[in-house]
Amino acid sequence: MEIKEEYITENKTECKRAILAVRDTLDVVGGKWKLVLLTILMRGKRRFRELSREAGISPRILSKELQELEMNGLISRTVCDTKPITVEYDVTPYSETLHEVLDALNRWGVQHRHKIINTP
Amino acid sequence: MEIKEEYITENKTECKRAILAVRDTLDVVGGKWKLVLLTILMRGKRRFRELSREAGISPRILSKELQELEMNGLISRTVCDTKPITVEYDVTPYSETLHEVLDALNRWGVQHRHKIINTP
DNA sequence: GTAATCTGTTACAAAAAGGATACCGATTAC
DNA sequence: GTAATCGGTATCCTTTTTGTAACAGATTAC
Repeated sequence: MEIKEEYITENKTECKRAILAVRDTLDVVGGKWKLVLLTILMRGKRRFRELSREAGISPRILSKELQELEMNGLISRTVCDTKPITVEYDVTPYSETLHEVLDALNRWGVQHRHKIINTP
Repeated sequence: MEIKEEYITENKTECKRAILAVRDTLDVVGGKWKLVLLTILMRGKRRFRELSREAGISPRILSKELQELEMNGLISRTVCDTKPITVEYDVTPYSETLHEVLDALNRWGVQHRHKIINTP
């Protein structure tokens, strides 16, 4: 039971640092939709209606989520000069930094579903 | 512009699979607190009040979150025969599978904060 | 002319999530 | 005897999030 005080302190600040970082991430991509939208866009650019259908999200919410993602530099919005006008959303170079996060979430979800199904 | 139909279809089902997986994960560890709580517990077991203080979470919410995490096998709850009784919460072997997710979130948060600070 | 497409916005309602505070019974420290 | 500790619940309330439906203005297809 001999634990040096400095170790404890060190551990506590490291813990605080980790909490802060996780919170920061959640502030940007937390909530019900952002990570799902990024998951879709990672697999190719989409138009507004396409995203709405594919994610099953109402236009009002979708609009808000996309704006927030764009403000954080995680997606790009391009108005195409078609008739009628279409708007393309796509990932950005910066959102590539989220690959690790998205992949981890994806893998865990797959793994968890398997586990649930195989443990009655 | 020659894209084989089968590729598109393949891409779509892969995308659906990914959406499902990410949603599954979010159903289990989504929300404001669960990932933060796991971040803390990954760094050592805590008691109820400790968690409450460290995360800055009110007892009502904390109690609910802990129950949900326990139901999903992600944390353990141990009543200790002390006076007064204390309860220890800890990670489980299964929650180790979330290491990848938590690490990715942690790293991204650190990276993002740096980016924000260095881009005025 | 009618219906359907596109990207959003607006107004309103509902639900979910989260927070504040007091309190329980048992115990310890002063 | 007073205050503080422990884990947790109960009550009430506020905030956030989400959904629904209608609509805009412009164009195309029939």
